Amino acid sequence: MARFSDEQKAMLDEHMQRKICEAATGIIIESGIENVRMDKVAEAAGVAKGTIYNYFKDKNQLLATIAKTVFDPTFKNIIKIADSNSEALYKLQEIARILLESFSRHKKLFVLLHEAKIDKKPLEKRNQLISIIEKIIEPAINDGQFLASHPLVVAEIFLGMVMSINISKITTGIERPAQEDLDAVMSIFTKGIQQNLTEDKGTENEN
Amino acid sequence: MARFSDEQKAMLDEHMQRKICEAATGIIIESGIENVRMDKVAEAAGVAKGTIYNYFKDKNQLLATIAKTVFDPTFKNIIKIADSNSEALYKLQEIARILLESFSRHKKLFVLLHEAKIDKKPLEKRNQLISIIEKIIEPAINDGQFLASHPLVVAEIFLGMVMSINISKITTGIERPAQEDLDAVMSIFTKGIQQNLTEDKGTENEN
Amino acid sequence: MARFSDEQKAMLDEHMQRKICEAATGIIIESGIENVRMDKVAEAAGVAKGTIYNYFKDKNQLLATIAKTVFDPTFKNIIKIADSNSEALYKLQEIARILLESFSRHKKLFVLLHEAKIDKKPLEKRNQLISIIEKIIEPAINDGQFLASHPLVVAEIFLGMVMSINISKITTGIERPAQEDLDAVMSIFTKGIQQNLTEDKGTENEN
Amino acid sequence: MARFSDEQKAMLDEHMQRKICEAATGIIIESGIENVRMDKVAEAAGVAKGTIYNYFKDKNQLLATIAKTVFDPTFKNIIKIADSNSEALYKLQEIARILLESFSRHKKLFVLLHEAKIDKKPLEKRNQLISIIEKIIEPAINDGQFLASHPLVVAEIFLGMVMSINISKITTGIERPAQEDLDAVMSIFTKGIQQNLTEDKGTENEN
DNA sequence: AATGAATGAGCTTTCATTCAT
DNA sequence: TATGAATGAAAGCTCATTCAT
Repeated sequence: MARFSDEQKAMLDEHMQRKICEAATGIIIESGIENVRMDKVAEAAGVAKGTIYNYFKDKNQLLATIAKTVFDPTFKNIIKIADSNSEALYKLQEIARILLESFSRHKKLFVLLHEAKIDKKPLEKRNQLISIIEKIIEPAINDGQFLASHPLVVAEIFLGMVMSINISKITTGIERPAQEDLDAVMSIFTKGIQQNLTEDKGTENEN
Repeated sequence: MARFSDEQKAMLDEHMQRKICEAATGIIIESGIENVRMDKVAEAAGVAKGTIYNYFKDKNQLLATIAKTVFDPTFKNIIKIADSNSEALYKLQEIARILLESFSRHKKLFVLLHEAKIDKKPLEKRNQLISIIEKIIEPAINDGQFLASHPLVVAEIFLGMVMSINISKITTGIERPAQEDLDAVMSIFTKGIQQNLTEDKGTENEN
Repeated sequence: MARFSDEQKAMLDEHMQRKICEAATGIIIESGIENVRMDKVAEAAGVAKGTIYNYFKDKNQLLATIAKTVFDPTFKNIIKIADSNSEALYKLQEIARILLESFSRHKKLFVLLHEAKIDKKPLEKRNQLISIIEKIIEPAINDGQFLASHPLVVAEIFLGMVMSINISKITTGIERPAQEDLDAVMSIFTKGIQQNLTEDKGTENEN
Repeated sequence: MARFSDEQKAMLDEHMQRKICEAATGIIIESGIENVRMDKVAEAAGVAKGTIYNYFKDKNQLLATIAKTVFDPTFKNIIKIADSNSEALYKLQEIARILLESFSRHKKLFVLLHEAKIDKKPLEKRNQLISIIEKIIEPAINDGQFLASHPLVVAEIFLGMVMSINISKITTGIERPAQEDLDAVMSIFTKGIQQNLTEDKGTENEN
């Protein structure tokens, strides 16, 4: 009965999933995540409404899959950086670069999904990021390289700096080179977080 | 003929408005702003659906009123600070304090509304804040007090730092003293944004 | 307990009824019968919504009372004419005059109500009129004065001529002297209904 | 892939549209156009509420479609007559015939819709008719064939004669042959409107 | 008797999901 | 497996009517 091998079937399945996700993605970017309608997705994907349900349990799963598609490569890169041997500031710089460039690549989508409630879990992706960043910051604080007491708070601050720029880009529509934004963030964060190198000339600050 | 004086009537009106707003607020906090249903609000407020419409033109106005209630005092304080004669860093510190304390008072609500689409205007409140902060930063950059080229970007970064902490508090549920968060933000921002006063002493930092 | 005599009470009642009816009438004329809202009526009458229900069982009864108010004097006059000893054509002319002038006086109201469904009885007033007119026409046909076979049909035709002019005046807004309209109707009807006085001169028209 | 050809689909669509229109028509006839409720239409059509919206954009479009169905053929015929080369009286007679027969076919519906507010335009169809008739009458007046000064008024009178008969048929329920009604109308109108053929024998009546 | 806040049935419309073909 | 017509639960909002004061 099976006209296709399992392999072929899997490929077809993947192809359909991608087609549908791309259609939905276009709609998210154009109209916002709250304006995604299943019939519009079907129309944009060139399939029937019912077909979507052969590949996704429901609308929630479709959106979750898109979020995964957008975030997975970004997260993979971020985790690779986080797991590398580089020093904390470099890691953070590269993470910031990835986040700012992810936005450039995915436009609105990245930010829209970043705080979206996927599968009833709001801010899920955000929390994962915070956690990764926290783990970079913690040893740097312990080393005395970073001057701060709560790694979590610094992680929040750092992610906030980066994502805030992304959020603003949506509304303002201003196109700035990602490098410029990166420089601005890293300049403030680097100087802001480090032990004040000149202070150690005999002072006992911050006691 | 009227059983109640205008004064009494006004008080009753205000009481009902507050009752309905509080019911809606509870739902926003519990389920997010996009899950507010007029019948649920009515139920939570212990009134009939129609009663809500005696006090609010429509759903939009109800949500806008809540947003106003939350933001108006906060914004009034922020603008007062912004318009004062203090120096830039002090103004920013006070704004950050207000934002962090507003969150403590309004919990989730403040953040949920912060980026909400009120009256079809997404991110409206956020953009107002950015604009106020930008106007504080711009002269400080021109003075040479702040080391940066784009006041808008710095404003985005600053607001991001502060609000990110607020957002995190929602999911983590961790209760930290606002002062601690404020210190963390201001420490990083202050050192990070200022002309590096020690740099001219011939040190070789930043290598 | 009664502070007013029954007489006084009756007068007050009547006064209130009139006040409310007039308010409703104004709204009918301005916005059409389907846009009458009880709260607007109350507001226009300067009373509370509940007060209306002390004088009228419900909205239906209010509208029915207005219809009565508008039609009763008109109908009284029409019936007086119908019951007089004048000849048929004169009676019809006077009825047409009354109907056209009623419109001039009541504007839209007359026509709006003319075909309105009052108390679930659509076209009630219209049918009463038809009946009156029919009774004028019937003897004139029997006399040989009018050339026609069905008095009912002629009555319908006659009323149609007159009311159509009224209906048109609503939409066009053209203000013509009632007399002019009356002349037009009566000229056509008179010549049209009468035994062709010239026919007996041996012509063979209408073959 | 499609189970049905476009042709078959079109037929099914048409069938559903007709089914829904007929359900709505029944309700209009029974309860009047202002009592049409979408859920009642759905129930009468034996479909779900949502199904109606697969075939009609909204309630307005449903009613407009019904009106179109009723009036389009009738108006097409009327316009054909109006545009023909026949003489005015013949044109008017044929228009009257069409209107009387349309009623026979559509019963109440024709009259109910005739003065209905379709798409917020009250009396739209009536005004179109008046306009067509006026254009027939005007040249006949200018020719001296018709004795009257205002073609609009005569048009109103003529349409009133015809439609009044239709309206009456609704309430009385009497079934008369359309021809009989037509004869009655045309006899009165023809004699009533024409130059008094005997007048030219030197009399100066009507001064 | 007058009030007008409260009511809630009722209305139109939307849209994720199902299921017969 | 693909289809898309049918579904019907929800949602926002209206407004005649009631009733405690």
